[in-house]
Amino acid sequence: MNDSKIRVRFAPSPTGPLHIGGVRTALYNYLFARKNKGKFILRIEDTDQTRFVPGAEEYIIEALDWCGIRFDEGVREGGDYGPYKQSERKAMYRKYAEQLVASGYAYYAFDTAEELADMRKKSEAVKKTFIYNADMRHQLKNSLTLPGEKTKKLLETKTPYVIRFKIPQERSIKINDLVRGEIKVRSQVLDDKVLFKSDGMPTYHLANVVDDHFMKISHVIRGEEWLPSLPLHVLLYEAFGWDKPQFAHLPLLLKPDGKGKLSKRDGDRLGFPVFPLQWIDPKTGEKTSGYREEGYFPEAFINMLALLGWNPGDEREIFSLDEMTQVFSLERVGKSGSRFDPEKAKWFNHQYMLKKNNRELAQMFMPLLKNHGIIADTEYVEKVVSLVKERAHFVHELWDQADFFFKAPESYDPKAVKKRWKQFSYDQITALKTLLAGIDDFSPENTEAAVKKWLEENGYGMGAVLNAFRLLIVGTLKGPHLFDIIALIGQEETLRRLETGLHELGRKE
RNA sequence: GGUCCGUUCGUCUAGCCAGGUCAGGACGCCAGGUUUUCAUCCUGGUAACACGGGUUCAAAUCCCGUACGGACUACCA
Repeated sequence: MNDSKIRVRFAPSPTGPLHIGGVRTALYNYLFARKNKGKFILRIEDTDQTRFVPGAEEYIIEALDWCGIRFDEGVREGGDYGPYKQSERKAMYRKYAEQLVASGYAYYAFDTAEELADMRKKSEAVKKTFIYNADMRHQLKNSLTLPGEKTKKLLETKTPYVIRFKIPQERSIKINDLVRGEIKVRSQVLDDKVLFKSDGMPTYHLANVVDDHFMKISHVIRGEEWLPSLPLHVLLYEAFGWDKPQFAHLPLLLKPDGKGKLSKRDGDRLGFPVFPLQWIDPKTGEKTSGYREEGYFPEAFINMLALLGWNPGDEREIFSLDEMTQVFSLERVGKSGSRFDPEKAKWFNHQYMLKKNNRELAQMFMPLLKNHGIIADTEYVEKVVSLVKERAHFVHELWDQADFFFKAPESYDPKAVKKRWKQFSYDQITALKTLLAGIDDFSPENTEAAVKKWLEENGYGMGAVLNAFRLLIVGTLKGPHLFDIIALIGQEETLRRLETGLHELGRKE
């Protein structure tokens, strides 16, 4: 196995549904792996037992499946570097935490959470920041301050403890980030982070570094919220004597209404989904909408998301996953956070609507027709879809655009009637009906030619007649080319609708 | 408060690293055209380099400062 191979991971914690920012992080990792012929790994970071949410892990996998983002290794796929769930790797974290203590890079701390919270509060009261660091650790209860005997005894008597990293004094840490360039931090502003919790589980920092090392991760591509802990991670790699991976911190997805990063809690508040799939909270039963259920095509969703923070450098905007893979690079990821634009998301979906073939759209449309009590054959639906898809953003909008292909109008739009049903309309449509009844070939070309010839011969206004005609066929003034419509619904149905319309609207005095 | 990161049209962004084109594109919006209608489509328009200083013949681009925004500051990830 070649160590220089590209291996990246997406490492969510199963504390709820994945939001679109998380999906984008997964997507960029996926694209980077594919582009560089590397491996993409899913690791579940479930070290916080208190925040575990049932169904979250399944949700994450299902969401990425829907997006077409595939893993090479992971909880489901397996692989040579498993297990891929941190709760199943528990033993090794303790081992490496102890190793750090033994080598002097970490220490046992016996302060309780309450004691520390209290000290923070007191510091705050005098406008000071409490930092568990080189300045403070000698005043606190830990294996650095306590005599060896005492520490030993506390450990033997099972006194709760954590293992903290001993941040070195006076070090300038320089790290190159693939997105943001060089980042400099002085070690004295860092605090002695907990690596290993009193419940026997590691914190994110330890688990992350240990796993990335043993899973041979070459590039850590994650959200910008991790940037502040990057120095700690770098120090950890050094303490272990391990080569560190390259880092890339992605800009955040921001709330469109102003402040802060997008979060799971935004739910439906924003007027657009923040989740790829619908989520039903297992505790409250509360339902939050998802892009899938809203009618977005996964290709459109992914495409839209990819362009939020990345661009190909040319003016293309519509990309399949494969096409994105060809041109993706971390260099072209932006530095600043982006706001999501619901309008543009709709536009993307519309673009994919137009790209989809009619058969596929018909298959998606049929179940909706069924909900309206309509069973139609595929071929007919395909023809309908081909005529109306350009005027819909979503499959579910198709019904509003195409209902008249499946049933005669039940009423006539009053506004349209007022505008287009004139004194002369009754006689004109009556005559038109006779004309249409006499046509054998009801193809659009043929009926159109015949009607236009008739209009010309009688000196009738095209707009006047055709709009009244449309009104009786459709029920309102909308829809595709009229002669395409009547060809599809057929001569018999056309004549029937004219008859009904003449009867309903009557002769206007 | 502290640390780190960021800032080009309303939004997503190109251009910045290797200073020198009326700052380009897309969404939206507006107007016009096409169409029997609606939509599509086509044409045009709208609108931005956060601010101040410095370097330079020349700065959106390099440097410094300010402002604003964001992330982090848990035995959460």
